[in-house]
Amino acid sequence: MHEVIKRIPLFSGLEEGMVNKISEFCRLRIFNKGDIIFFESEPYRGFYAVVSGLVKVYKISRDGREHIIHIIAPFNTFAEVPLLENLDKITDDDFRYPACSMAIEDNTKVVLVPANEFRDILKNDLNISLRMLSGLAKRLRHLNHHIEELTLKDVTKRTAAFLISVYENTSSNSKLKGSTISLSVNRSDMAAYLGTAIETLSRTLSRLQAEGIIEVTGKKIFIKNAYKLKEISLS
Amino acid sequence: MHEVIKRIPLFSGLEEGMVNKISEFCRLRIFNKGDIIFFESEPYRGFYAVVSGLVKVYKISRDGREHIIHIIAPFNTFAEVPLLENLDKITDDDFRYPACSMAIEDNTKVVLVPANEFRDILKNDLNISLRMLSGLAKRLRHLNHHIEELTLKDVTKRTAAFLISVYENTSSNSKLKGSTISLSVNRSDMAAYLGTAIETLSRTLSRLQAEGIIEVTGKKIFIKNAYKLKEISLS
DNA sequence: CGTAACCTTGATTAAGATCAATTCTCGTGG
DNA sequence: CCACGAGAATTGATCTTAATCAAGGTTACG
Repeated sequence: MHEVIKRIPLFSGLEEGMVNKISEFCRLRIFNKGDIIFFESEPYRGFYAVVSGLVKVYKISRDGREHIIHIIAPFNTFAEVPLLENLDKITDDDFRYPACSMAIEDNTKVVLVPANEFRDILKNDLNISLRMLSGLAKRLRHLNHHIEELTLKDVTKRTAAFLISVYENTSSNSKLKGSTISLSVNRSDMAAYLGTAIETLSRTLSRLQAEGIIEVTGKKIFIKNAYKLKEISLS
Repeated sequence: MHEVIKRIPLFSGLEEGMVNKISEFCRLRIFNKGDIIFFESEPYRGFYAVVSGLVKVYKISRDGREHIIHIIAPFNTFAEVPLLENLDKITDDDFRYPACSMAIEDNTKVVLVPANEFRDILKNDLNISLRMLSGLAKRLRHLNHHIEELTLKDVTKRTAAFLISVYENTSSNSKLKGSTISLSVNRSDMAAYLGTAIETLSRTLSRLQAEGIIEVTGKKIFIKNAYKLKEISLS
C-alpha cells in the first residue's frame, strides 16, 4: 500500500512518516468492468484514487439516460467534494455521494481514503491542503471546459475535440504524420461523456471517416488529418 | 476596506491582524451594468469577491453565443482557479482568466485580491487554505449540478428548477401559500444561464403561466403552485 | 411622449433523439 | 479451429425539441 500511495500525486513527495500514516488507514479495492464503486446518495465513506484501470463518474436521469461527468485515469482522485464541503463537522452524519461511479475496465484497482481519518490529517497539514487545492482547481477548470463544450459546441465539434485530446495525450513522438489512437472507452461511454446518443456518435464518426479525416476500426482510430480535426474542434 | 473584507465568508472570523494584512493589498472597484470585469485570456491579476450588485461569469462561442457558467451574488468569490492551479510557481508568467466576467447591475462593487500577495498568505496559513477548499468544493458541487441539469433535463425542467431555487433561497417565511419572487437577471441572462434561447425561455414561461403554475409580470414572478413547479423540475 | 431596449408570439428549420433493423465483433464451447 | 450467440456498433427512417428568422408588443426612462 505504501508504494501505491506514493505514486498518487496528491501524496507523492510527502515525508515517509506521513505516507506511512496515510497508508495505514487506506484500503485497496479491486473491481471488474461494470462493478459499481458507489451509488449516488449512498452514505459517504471517503474519496478514492484510481491505481490502475479506469473509472467513470456519472449521473443518471429519471428516465435512465446517463451522463458521464468525469473519466478518471490512474493516479487521479475522485469524490473529494463531500469531504471538503464540511471540514468543520466532526461527524459526517448525512454526507452522501453526489454521483455514481463504476469501473469500466476489468481489474480496476482503487484506493479508498476514509473521510474521518483523512480529515484529521488535512486539518493539520498545510502541505496536503495546498495540494488538494491545486487538484480541485484543475478539476474545476476541467468542468468549466466540459460545460463550455456541451453548451457552445455541436456533437461534431465535441467529438473532434475528444479525439484530439486523446491524440494529444498519447505521447507518440511522430505527430506530424497521422497516428493511431486507441480509445479506452466503448461507444456507449464515449457518447454518455459527449452528451449525445450512441447512434449520433456513430454517425458522426462515419461522417468524419467519409471526409477522410479519420479511419475507424472499432476502438482503434487512425487520425489521418489531425490539423483538420483540430480545426473542426475549435470552430 | 477592512469592514468589507470581514464580510466575505472566506475571510470572516480571521484574526484582526490577518484581516488588516489582507485589506492592505486588496482593491475595491466599481462597475456599472454591462461593464467587463475581465475578458477571457486576459493576463491573470487575481481573484474577485463581489461586495454588492451582481456579476456573471461566462463563455462566448466562436459564433457569438454566450453561456453563463456562474451568477455571483454578494460576498462570493470568483476566478480563483488560475491562482490555485499554480501555487508552486513563483511568478505568474502566463496565467490568464479562463472565462469572461461582467457586472449585470449598476454600481456593482467588487474587491480584487491580487494573486501574488495572496499566494504568499495562502501558502503560510492553514486556516485560509481550508476555507478555500470548502469554497472550491461548493463550487464543484454547483458545477456538477449545472452539468447534470444541462445534459439530463429539458428546458422546461431547467426553468422550473431555476425558479424553484430562487424561490427557496428567497427566505420568505410563508412558503405554503404562493409568493412572488423577483428575478435579479433579465431574460437574456436567464436564457444564457439555462443554456437555451431567449425565445424558448419566453415560450416556456408562457406555458407555465397558461398551466396556472406561475404568473409572469416582467421580472416579478408569482409562484402559484410551488409543489407542481418542484415536481416538474425533478421529473 | 418618444425611443430604444426588452420581451413575447408566430412560422419555419435544423440538429439530434428515438425507434427499428441489420451487421459486426469477440469470447465461448463443441 | 470453427460455429454460435450475445453484446456492441452501424445504418436507415421518422419524430421531437429547441434554434432561428421575423414581426409585433411592452416597458422604462430621458
